[in-house]
Amino acid sequence: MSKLPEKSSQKKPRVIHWYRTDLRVHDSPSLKTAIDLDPECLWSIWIWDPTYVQGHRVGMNRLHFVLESMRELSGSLTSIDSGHKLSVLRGSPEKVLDWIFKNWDVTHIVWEIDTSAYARNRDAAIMDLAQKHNVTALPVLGHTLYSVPLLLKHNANKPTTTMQQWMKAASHLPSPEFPIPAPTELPPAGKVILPEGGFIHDDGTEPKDVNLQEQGGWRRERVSCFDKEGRTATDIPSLESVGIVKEEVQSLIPPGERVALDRLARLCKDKAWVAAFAKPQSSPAVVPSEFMEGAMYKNPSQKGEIKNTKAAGGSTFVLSMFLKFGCLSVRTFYHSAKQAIEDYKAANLTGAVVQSEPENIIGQLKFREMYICAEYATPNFSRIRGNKLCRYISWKCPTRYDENGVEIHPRPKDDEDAEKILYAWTHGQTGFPWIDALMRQLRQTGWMHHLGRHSVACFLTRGQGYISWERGAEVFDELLLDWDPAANSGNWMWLSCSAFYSMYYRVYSPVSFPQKWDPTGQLVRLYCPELKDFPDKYIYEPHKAPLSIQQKANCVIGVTYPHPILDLKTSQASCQRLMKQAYDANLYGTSPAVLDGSAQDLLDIRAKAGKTAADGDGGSTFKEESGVKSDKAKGAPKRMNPFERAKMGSTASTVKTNDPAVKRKKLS
DNA sequence: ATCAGAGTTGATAAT
DNA sequence: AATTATCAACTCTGA
Ligand SMILES: Cc1cc2nc3c(=O)[nH]c(=O)nc-3n(C[C@H](O)[C@H](O)[C@H](O)COP(=O)(O)OP(=O)(O)OC[C@H]3O[C@@H](n4cnc5c(N)ncnc54)[C@H](O)[C@@H]3O)c2cc1C
Repeated sequence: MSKLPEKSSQKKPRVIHWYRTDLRVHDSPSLKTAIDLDPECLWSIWIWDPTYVQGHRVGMNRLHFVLESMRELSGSLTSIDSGHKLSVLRGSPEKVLDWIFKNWDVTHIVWEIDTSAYARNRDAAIMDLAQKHNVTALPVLGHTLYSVPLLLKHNANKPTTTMQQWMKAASHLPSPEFPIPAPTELPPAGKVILPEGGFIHDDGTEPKDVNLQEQGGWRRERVSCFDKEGRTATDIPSLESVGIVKEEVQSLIPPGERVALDRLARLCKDKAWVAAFAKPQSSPAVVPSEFMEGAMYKNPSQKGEIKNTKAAGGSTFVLSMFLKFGCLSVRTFYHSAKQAIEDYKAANLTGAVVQSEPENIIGQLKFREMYICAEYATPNFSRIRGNKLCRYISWKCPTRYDENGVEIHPRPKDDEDAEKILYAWTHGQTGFPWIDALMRQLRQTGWMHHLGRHSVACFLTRGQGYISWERGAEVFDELLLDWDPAANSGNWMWLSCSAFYSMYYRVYSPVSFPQKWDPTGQLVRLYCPELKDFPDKYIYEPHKAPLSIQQKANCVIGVTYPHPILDLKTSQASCQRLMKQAYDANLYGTSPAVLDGSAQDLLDIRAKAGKTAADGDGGSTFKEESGVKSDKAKGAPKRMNPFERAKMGSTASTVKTNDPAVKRKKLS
């Protein structure tokens, strides 16, 4: 904000408000910043990047969600000032803004800060571009309650890996400000002009569309929104132009700011419920009734709220997708919930037990920020390789790299059994009804309860499948409405015991766990209708039902519904063994052996030797030399395992010490 | 230095 | 039925 560009110093500012993570008009600090500049004119733009639409696996549900949220926002702008709408410019941000800065006579560009890796790089480039064109760029806090870099300063700029750490750091910052209302008027709308033929050129650089059916996606034909006609339009792309057939959108969660605010208000009206909300007591088997009663465009097969006695608290808030696209301001969420809790406390009623952080809803919003901070401070957060927080574990179906450390696409297949498990998990065909119901719920609706995500993530990775969490995260990326790079990778590392959490011996059972929450198997009956006539007794293990019962239920296992893809007990035991070996090896994403690609071999050697530090009998050289625990037990000082030490060579001491992979191994 | 205790949310058997 | 102990066990914090 320092100096106004010379060319514009005489006149009022001409301001672009670039929407990205803030599809709303209520409590938008960036919109307020733009308006407060008292501009001569204001442009509201969204940049529709072919890379997102074609180069990234995005399910139909999320694409629909963002487009319809944009459409609603545009309408909201128009109803505040009839001259306004959201202009959607087709092209890459750099190309679009470069031309705009040259041709629109812009003085300022304002946006809401997005700290995720992709956005950070993009915005750094746009900052440079703006400076080059004498345009003032104003990034404004609004997607998080606390400034991420400021908070991290109070954590020695290290990733926040526990809630306590994060809270301690946050305690140094001012509490989140109160929300601001939507503007009642807007400055005059800026005139939108485009280059001849738009921003996209047929130079052969158009990304190939990974969402086409022939690429394993859902889209039947190539999108038309970047065609000759489409690319010169400035309206919100129609669903048809991105290949969406309205009637095929299965998600039950309607997009947009209005729905989000209504839902938040309705939930917060029940102050006792908000005050008593405790995440671990919310049910993974409950689907909120309003999302059950009508699909957006067709009559759903799903009807009726799932209720059972164990799930008295109901589900969670189901607002994550609105936070993700900024249809709902996190400050509004935070303060509404806080107010409800305060009001309930003040009323001094008996009945509901008031919950506290981090189990309560305020704690949930803080977890969101903990992951956002962790992502910001951790290069390669979405990968194992190069990720200093992430343990190296010898997962199946890992991301493969060439000798230059470049990811190989498409990923070379792993052994057939592992690929089968991954495929079955992805498509809800594992033969474990609880897992399959949840995965089908995800595919259909774009949302799954947190504990459901725990179940399926644990199953795929450390519990039974021993498949890389990166594969699971990819599937979530494609299918979740609320997909977020920080929350998704962070939670996957948590569940796979790769970071944040380490008690790998606590494993969710796809049988006992749902029995606790949904003894009558309602979620399964809803999402795996072929199983709907099984008796409760067999609903989570239909393969154990006698053939007569299977026949009576019109569902013979192996014919109508698959056999279990793996044996629970033996898979779990082998996972536990391998996890122990990986923990003993103590490699991280930034360990030299991981970077040079030799880590897998190291762990394979350990696995062959079949020994872990805790194993009793001798005969293994590894037992003597590798285990931290056994060293401790013998009272010996901690020692680096021989494999890692060999790889690190003499450079070990020069590696940055804030790398836990090194720090933990440092001789003390 | 050492050790108990906590950590967003496990399963199972025994009481 | 619902609570409690045990299982086998990781990592960090703080007394
Ligand atoms: C393997 C796995 C992957 C996940 N991937 C994502 C993801 O891509 N995007 C995403 O938003 N959440 C993700 N989560 C976190 C969590 O499951 C969802 O945020 C939550 O279920 C959303 O439902 P809700 O709005 O009803 O949550 P509520 O319990 O009502 O919480 C309110 C809000 O707090 C935030 N929040 C709550 N829990 C978490 C959490 N553990 N991590 C981060 N934010 C949280 C969300 O924004 C949520 O909307 C993932 C969890 C797991 C286990």
